[in-house]
This record gives sequence, C-alpha cells and structure tokens, in this order.
Amino acid sequence: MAQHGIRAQQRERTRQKLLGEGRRQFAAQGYGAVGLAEIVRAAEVTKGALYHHFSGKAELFRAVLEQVQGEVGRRVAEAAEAHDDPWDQLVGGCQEFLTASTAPDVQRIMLVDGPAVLGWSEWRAMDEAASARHLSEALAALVKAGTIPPQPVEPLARLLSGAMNEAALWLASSAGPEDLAHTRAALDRMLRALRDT
Amino acid sequence: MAQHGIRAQQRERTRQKLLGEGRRQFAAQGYGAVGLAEIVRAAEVTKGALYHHFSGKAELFRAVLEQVQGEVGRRVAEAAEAHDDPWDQLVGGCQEFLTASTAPDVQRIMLVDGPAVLGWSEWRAMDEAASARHLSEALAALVKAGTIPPQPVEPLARLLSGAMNEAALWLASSAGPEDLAHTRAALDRMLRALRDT
DNA sequence: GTATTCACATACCGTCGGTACGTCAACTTG
DNA sequence: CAAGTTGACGTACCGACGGTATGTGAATAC
Repeated sequence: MAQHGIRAQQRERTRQKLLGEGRRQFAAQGYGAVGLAEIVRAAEVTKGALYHHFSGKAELFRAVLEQVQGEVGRRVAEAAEAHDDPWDQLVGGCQEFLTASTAPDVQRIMLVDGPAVLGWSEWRAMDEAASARHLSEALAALVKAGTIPPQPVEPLARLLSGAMNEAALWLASSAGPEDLAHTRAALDRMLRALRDT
Repeated sequence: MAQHGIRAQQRERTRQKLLGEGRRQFAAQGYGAVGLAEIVRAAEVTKGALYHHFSGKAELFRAVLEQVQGEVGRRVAEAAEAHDDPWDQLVGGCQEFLTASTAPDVQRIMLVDGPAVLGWSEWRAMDEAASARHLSEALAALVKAGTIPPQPVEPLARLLSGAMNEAALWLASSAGPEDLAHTRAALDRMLRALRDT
C-alpha cells in the first residue's frame, strides 16, 4: 500500500531507520541523555531528514513509544486469546504483560521515560489504547459473568496495572530467578482474591 | 547546630530558597521544561549560588525529591503509628499514602519525573528509604504474627507500592470524588485478601 | 520534455547546562 | 585588633543541543 514508487519506499526506509535507532538509543541511555546528532549519525541521515519525518525530539520518542506499546499489547492480546475461559484470559494476559515488560528497552521507554516525556495523562491515553484496555475489558467481562463481584472496574484496573508495571521494573533490577516466580505467585494470589469464592 | 554564625544562617536561607523555587517550578512544569535561569531568578540569587550548593540541575532535583519523599514518608509513618494493631497500621499507612500522593507536586516530582531523572534504581533506593520501607516492615510483621501467610514480602511490597502509585496518578487526573472512595475500597479489598481469613 | 513536488542535506541560531574566575564580607589567628 | 584566610556567593563565558530556514536534485505529474 505504501510500496508504490521508489520515493515512498525510500521514505519508509528512512523512517524505519530513525525509529530503530531512536529506540535503541532511548532505551540504552534514556531520553534526556540522547542527542539528536547521535541518532541521525547512527541512522546515516541528517537532522533535516529527522525533522522531515517528525516534528521534533519528543514526537520521535512518541512514535517509538507507540511501537513498543503496540508490541506489548499484541503479546498480551495473543496470550489472552490463547484461552477460552475469561478468567484464564485475565490471568494469562497479566502474566504475559509481566514477562514482556521485563525487557530493558520496554522498561526504560514505556515505564520510566514515557510518562515524564509526554506527561502522565498522554502516556495514560496511549497505554490505555495499547494494552490497559484489554485489562479493563477482561475485568468488565468477569464482573458481567459474575466471576468477580460487581464494582467499578477502572480503579481496579489502575491498581493492577500499576502493580504489574512496578513489579516488572523491580524484577529487572533485582532478578534472582526465584523472584520472578514469587512475583507471579503473589500476582496470582492478588488476582484470585478478586473472586467471590 | 547549623544556626551559629551569620554566614551559616544566610547559607541555609539561600539553600531553602533554591529548594523551594525548584520544587515549585519542577512541580508546575516538569523537570525538562524548567530552566536554571528561571529558578535562580525567582529565588533572587544567581547560578553561582546554585552551583555552590548543588553539583547541578539533577542534584537540585534530587534534593527536592528527597524533601518531598520525606514529607510523604512522615505522613505515612504517623498515620501508621496512630494504630496499635499491626494490621490497622498497614491499612492506615496505605490509605494515607494514597491521599498524600494525590497532591500535584508530589505526583510530578515523586512519581513521574523522579524515576526518569535519577534512573529507576536510584529512585527506588530513595523511595525505599523514605516510605516503601514501612510497607515492607509492616508486611513482614504481619507474616511473623501469622496474620498473612508466609511468603516473600518484597514482591508483595512492590506490587502494592506500584498499585498505589498508579492509582494516585489516576485519581488526580480523573477525579470525580467517588473515584477516591472506589479506589480506597478496591485497595482495601486487595489488602484484606492477603489475610488467611 | 517541462513543471512541480518532495525527500531530504546544509548552514545557522538561540537557549541552556555547566565552568572558570573574581569579589567582598565573615570567621580565625597571633 | 589587625592581618590573613575562608567561604558564599556574583559575573562572564563556553560548548552542546534542539530547532529552523533554505537550498537541491531526483522522482513524479502533466
């Protein structure tokens, strides 16, 4: 679709190189410590190219964040869809989110710099569109099915989302391999406690 | 102790003015959007004074963050000590943390910019010293008392801490007054679910 | 085949964090 | 109490970096 024409092809290639290098450097050094000069040098283009594709440093970061969040959201959705039971979908999605968010580039870009660079509310909107939406929907479905007691799902979704974000960051820092198992177990207990029993 | 001498007095006064203005501006506009020129202008000193007290912009921010975290930690500790029962201490401390973290300057400085500016691991260390420590200790005490089942407390503390951080951010954005009540209720259920019953 | 567009490259500017150095009052010492 | 020393700043300046204005040549349209 965007393939016709040698010009559109080159355009897309350049954009991808900028996105790729941006992602690598933002992940490795953090947004503040990365200079545009280094990005365009590594991408083998110039600042003119960057500013032709993006309105500035922040929007390049935004595009990178969108890509990272998209990948995480896809993984979560796939993990959820692997189950039929709505409850298993919730648990599977949460576990997969915890795993996916342990990757270092996801950590720095999505969890640390994201809110600071774009502001929390904008970050929140993107997070909602990418993956938090699945969490809210899963919880709402479980309320409707009577698996968990009737209650507003938004506060609950926020609590769980924050819990998983922070746990993922902690896992990457202090990871003995048993920590992951312990965290999964604790998260599992937390989720199971939502149920009526 | 640091009061003797007109010089030490003036020194402390200047430092406080820098800390105060830094806090105000970092909270209002975010770390990245604030210039040192504006801070020293509002504090009625010069950049020379700032660099005499702090090694740079990041360390000024660090000092501000330390102050904010100290205040939050004190409030949490006081709320906890108001109860005798260890369980009530945990619940009271958590509820107070949620309330304290809803203030806008706390949000931006402690929850959004903190990890991005100092790096997550350093932020984590400061958070631990200020308030997260109380959480871990409370949980450990409850495990020891047999109120909640034996389990590693660190993963649990991280999950709960992240849950409260994110919930506080959400509350400030979307706050209908019933949202606070719903969130407190959901957090309460989450905590209660830890108990054996 | 000519005109036009578009995807960049080049050159340049203002701002901002950081540094080197000067200064004058406050403390110390004999 | 006077000379010397320290310390809490103020001043002037620099390099780096984000952003912009403008040039250019190949691809596309007509």
